[in-house]
Amino acid sequence: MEKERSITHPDFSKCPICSAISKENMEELYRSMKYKISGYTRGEVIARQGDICKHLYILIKGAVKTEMVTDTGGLLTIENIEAVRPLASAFLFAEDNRFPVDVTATEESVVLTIPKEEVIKLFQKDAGFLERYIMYNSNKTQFLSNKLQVVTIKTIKAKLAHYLLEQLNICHTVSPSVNTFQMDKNQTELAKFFGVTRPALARTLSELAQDGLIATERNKITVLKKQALQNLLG
Amino acid sequence: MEKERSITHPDFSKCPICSAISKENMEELYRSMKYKISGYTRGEVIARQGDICKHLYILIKGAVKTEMVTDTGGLLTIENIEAVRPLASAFLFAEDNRFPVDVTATEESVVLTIPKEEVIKLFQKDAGFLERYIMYNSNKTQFLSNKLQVVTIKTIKAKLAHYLLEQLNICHTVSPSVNTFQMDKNQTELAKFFGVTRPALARTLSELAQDGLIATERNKITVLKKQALQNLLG
DNA sequence: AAAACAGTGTAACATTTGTTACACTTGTGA
DNA sequence: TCACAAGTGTAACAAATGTTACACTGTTTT
Repeated sequence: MEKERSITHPDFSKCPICSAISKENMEELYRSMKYKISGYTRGEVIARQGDICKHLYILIKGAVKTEMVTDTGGLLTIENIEAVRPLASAFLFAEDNRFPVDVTATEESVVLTIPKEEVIKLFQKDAGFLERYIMYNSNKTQFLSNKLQVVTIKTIKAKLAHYLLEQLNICHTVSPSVNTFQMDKNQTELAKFFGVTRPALARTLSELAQDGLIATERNKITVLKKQALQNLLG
Repeated sequence: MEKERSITHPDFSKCPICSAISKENMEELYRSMKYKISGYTRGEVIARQGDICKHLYILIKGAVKTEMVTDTGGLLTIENIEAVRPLASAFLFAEDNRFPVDVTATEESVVLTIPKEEVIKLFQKDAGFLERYIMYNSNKTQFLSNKLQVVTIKTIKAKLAHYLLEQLNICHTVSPSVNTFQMDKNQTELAKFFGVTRPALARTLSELAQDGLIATERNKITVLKKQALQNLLG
């Protein structure tokens, strides 16, 4: 009984775009809107690369992965998404509204689908939902722009300098005089984030330390010459 | 007189998001909405990095560049934008709604600004405008995702393979049996597009030719072993 | 305490790419 | 026709990064 109820009326409070929908509109949605709720088992395919995207997909339970099939049949995992999140918010309204990826459930999952026309109706009824929807896509654009910039940085040294200065800024917002901070990733993770190998990253770190720009102690870092780090960027 | 008129009633038909606004709503806009039209001379700054973005900016005449100021004072050009295009469509509604770049006029330019509240009102009045706005951002997200994927490709050989297969696909939509096509960029441009040096690109091209995967003749290319090219991707 | 394990520091060597330089072709304008 | 510029092909060398391997530390498991 409890499970039944949680599926018909899922918890949207954690969803970045649905949490804004007013109570009345939510009731209205369940009463009069065309929508569908589907369950998927682990490994089941939710959407295929190339499929036309005519619905807004909202993952309300479980987790999925998105993969791209290369021409040779090789698989490339793009993203892992956990509930509660929209699955195709940027494709529904794009000119080329086809899925660029396969979407596969990695756990027992539940997906709510709403037809495009109904989403547009909901936009007109609920300004909060509309604003959140636009905000979500805008945030994504910003995130991608930023990521693209970071990826574009050529050398490991410059990537590291960029990252360290960013971390330093964050820790300065707490206390501007402290130049020592804990890294939020370990070396292995950071190397993967940069798209480089772990030994190469460790080497670059020790080079920076040798040159006296920073001091390292496990994954605690002290910035000694901020100016010199900044010079590495340009 | 003609110029005066063209400034008060600019031509929005080329604007990807404004072209959808209905005639009535456009009249309404000019009658009752708060909006501002500003002219800028070459070199003048339209918006500064860090400025809060409270308006929708639409470049209705001229051209601008967007640049990022690094901490050291170095400049990094991000994008060149020509009229008619929105300038900050993704920042207006993002959580962090500050300009990440300086926007500077590169020609005599004219910019229309509409306050955020008025844009929301217009969304509610004009579903076509709303849809175009969302579509524009969605397209941008797709473009960036794609770009990110391409940039993430590591070796020049794989980049080239990806590019050549893409070009081959385009030319196959015209005539599926032809495997020869003209490159849409010269080597120097392509090298810049990949973010590599020209000699490195030329070397890779001649390696592919030596291995018999392609045949080159000036900037005309014949794909000989499509399968082998595809193997270079994964 | 011993063993297993994850994270780290480091080194030798291979591969890829950048740097620089120069020769060759082609088209263009003086 | 000649000089010049732009695009291209190529080579030698330098720099950056990947690959692989191993030792060391601290933590967790047994």
